[in-house]
Amino acid sequence: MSHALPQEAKPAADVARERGRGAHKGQQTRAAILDAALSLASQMGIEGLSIGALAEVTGMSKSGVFAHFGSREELQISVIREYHERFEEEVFLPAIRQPRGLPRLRALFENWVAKVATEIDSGCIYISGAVEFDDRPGPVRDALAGMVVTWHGSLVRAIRMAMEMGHLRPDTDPMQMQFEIHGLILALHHDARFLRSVGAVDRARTAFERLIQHYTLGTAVAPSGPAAPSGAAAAGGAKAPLAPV
Amino acid sequence: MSHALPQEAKPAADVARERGRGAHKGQQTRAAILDAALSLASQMGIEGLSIGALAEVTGMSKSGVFAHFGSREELQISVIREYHERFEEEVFLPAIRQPRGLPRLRALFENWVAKVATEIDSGCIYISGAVEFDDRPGPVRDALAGMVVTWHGSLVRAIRMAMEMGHLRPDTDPMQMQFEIHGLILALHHDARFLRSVGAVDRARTAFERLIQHYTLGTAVAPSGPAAPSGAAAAGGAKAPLAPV
DNA sequence: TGCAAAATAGCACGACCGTTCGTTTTATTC
DNA sequence: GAATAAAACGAACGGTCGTGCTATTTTGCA
Repeated sequence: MSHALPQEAKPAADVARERGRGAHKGQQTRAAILDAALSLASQMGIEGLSIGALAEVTGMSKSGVFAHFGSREELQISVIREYHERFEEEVFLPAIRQPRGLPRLRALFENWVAKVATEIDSGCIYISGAVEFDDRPGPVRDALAGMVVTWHGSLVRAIRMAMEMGHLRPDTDPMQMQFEIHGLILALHHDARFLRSVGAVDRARTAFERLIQHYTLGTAVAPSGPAAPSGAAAAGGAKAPLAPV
Repeated sequence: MSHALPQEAKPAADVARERGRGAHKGQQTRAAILDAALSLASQMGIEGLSIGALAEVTGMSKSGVFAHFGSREELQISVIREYHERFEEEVFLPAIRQPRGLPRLRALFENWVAKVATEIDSGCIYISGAVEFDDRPGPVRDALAGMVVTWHGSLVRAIRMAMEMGHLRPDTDPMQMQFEIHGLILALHHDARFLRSVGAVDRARTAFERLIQHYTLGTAVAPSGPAAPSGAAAAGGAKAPLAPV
């Protein structure tokens, strides 16, 4: 269920063409609405989605738009699903064609950065949605959280793979590494989009290289002795960075 | 014609006590409203602030609340200013009492983490506001951005100080380091608040230590820099500040 | 204690929201 | 072609929103 969810085709085979030419009229306009909704949600947030505005953009009536989703909430969830699909296509799938290990992990990060960088005028729904719904339980939050968790899981899996192939230090904590990578993306999004800082992309890439360097070479102290706090403990009171998995 | 203000000369010198006991009634309730507004904005976002809800919480009428600010926008800006003051009091001021250099930088980070961690049920307005207003120009965005930039500037200054005192590698890029620290906070906020992940605080601290380690010890790359990080970089932490350069 | 001024309440307006419902237009099938 | 189903429309409802008025109460000071 990680990628490319294949829904079993139960009616005639023409269900496959969900979107685009040849689809029944309804699906077409639904796709068009969803497309407009996606760019609207990117700018105004998922909570900022309004059926009225959507109707105006698509040139149809409010009730016409409404009928395609049945409720505003369903519209929001549909938008999230749509974003998830596009995210997979732009970030995940191209990277998975890279050889396992570090190359694939690098590709994942680079595609991610590229998406955030191109989205500089539209915004990442994962990120904005996380802020909008961190205190708002319900189906929308659940859908969003599920997809974010799925994506994070893919990242962690790529990190584990890189470890198994010997591309990363064996004492790497995959969740920890994922946390730090995610932080870079969030900082990039913040600086590039909110502060309109120009150097953010470079900074994210630089930090990522530094991060990779650490998780491959290890720190400058004790070569690789597992749980050898001798030198590493110099870094203050906190526990040694070598975490038992 | 915007709002009727007393344009008389300032009354007695009691203008100084802006808030709290002894202040004129207006300032008191204004402070109370602001307090409620802050917690409301933390949960619903700055855009989610509504005068009606605020009136209900404070037990007064909509127009009564409204009169204190003159417009919703002014209310939002006031809330941001209030948050900024509290942020300074909780994060910045306690840290500035630490000795310059690494101890102070560590305190800044630790206080920041602590604030985000305690805010787990209310949310950081800097972070949520950045997402809400990254595509919404106007006075509110400007106010918010100004304060975020101010805070980032303080961080960068602390990093520079640590460099000057020899606590950090002389080739440290302060803005780069600030970018990475900020990323840790953002990831912490995301995981703790949206995903309700329990280990996020530890992960942020771990990553910070790793970061400090890098910027003190240096990595395995050929340094070629004249400054010798070897001995000075014992980086003992808060208790043993190094000799000033 | 009295009185001006400040603070708050009450009410109404217009705008936008999501949603419902009955009707009309458009597309598909026989 | 007619018959039928899907799609889109248009008007309306109940609701909340911010805001502008005018009254009324409360406060602080002479």
